Amino acid sequence: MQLSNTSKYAIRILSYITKNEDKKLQNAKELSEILEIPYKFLTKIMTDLVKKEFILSIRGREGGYKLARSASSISVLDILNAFNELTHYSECILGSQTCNPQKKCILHDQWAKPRAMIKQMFSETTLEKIEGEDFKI
Amino acid sequence: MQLSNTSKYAIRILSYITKNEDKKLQNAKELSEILEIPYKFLTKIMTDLVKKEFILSIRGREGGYKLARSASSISVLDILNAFNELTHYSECILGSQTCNPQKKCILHDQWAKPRAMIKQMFSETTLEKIEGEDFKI
DNA sequence: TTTAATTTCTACCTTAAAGTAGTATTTAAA
DNA sequence: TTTAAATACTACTTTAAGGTAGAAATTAAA
Repeated sequence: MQLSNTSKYAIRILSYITKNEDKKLQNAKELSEILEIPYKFLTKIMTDLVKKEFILSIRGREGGYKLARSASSISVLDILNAFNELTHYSECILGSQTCNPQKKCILHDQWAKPRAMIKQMFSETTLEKIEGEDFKI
Repeated sequence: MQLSNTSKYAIRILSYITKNEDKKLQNAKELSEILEIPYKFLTKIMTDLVKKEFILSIRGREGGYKLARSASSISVLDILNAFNELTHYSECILGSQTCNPQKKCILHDQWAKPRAMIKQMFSETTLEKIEGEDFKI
């Protein structure tokens, strides 16, 4: 009942880049040190974020990363979706793919409300919203 | 963002046993077939459930399993706790152990309400409550 | 008392996520 | 034009969860 490390890192990376967008490009070495994410793992995630068009990368000397689109257009839901972590919120918590109103899993009804609440929270929480808040790295 | 298979199986096993408590003992072979849980994996979980005192086992021929205590005294929260899956609900969703009101993680405030709701749901949902409901195996 | 049906124990195998290593590629500065 | 600083690619290792195998221990029935 946790997000994958990859998703958690992705959220933290994008939040940090949003918060420091006015500054120059961010590079992998600094991001890795500041966010305490293993360098090689971070660069792997960065190329994913580039492919999924959250991030623009500029290669070569003086290169780095910046947001590919506006912070208001990227929600946590979008990020989780990109890393295939969202199926879980459409599914029941007991994870039976075949779970439906006719054949309910044990926690079907109990899970409905929390699930909806989580999904809404994820979709309402954009990078822009996060930017305005006070959070640690 | 899912429960572990072990926890999910444990919940389903205990629910099934509760629902069929009036009948004779349940044995591993039948449980495995009915609940579609690999036999060897199920027996491993059963010995855990015995050690954690949710289940009484009777060994030898004609042996099997039954609840060790009343269905009303066992909540989903208790089960998850026994399999160490509950730390996640005390923690933040970004999983920083050091996350606290002074040093909030990015989703600290957003996660507070859903987390509380989930925890309450788990603690209110006892095997007895489940028993009264109509669910598939 | 033997046998068959059961749980339990110990050890192993498989898989996916997490993380690491090395090298190739790109590009601006020197 | 060379070099250094950066991203990107390919392939590997590690770890923990999930799952499997075989045999030991227990006990009631035959």
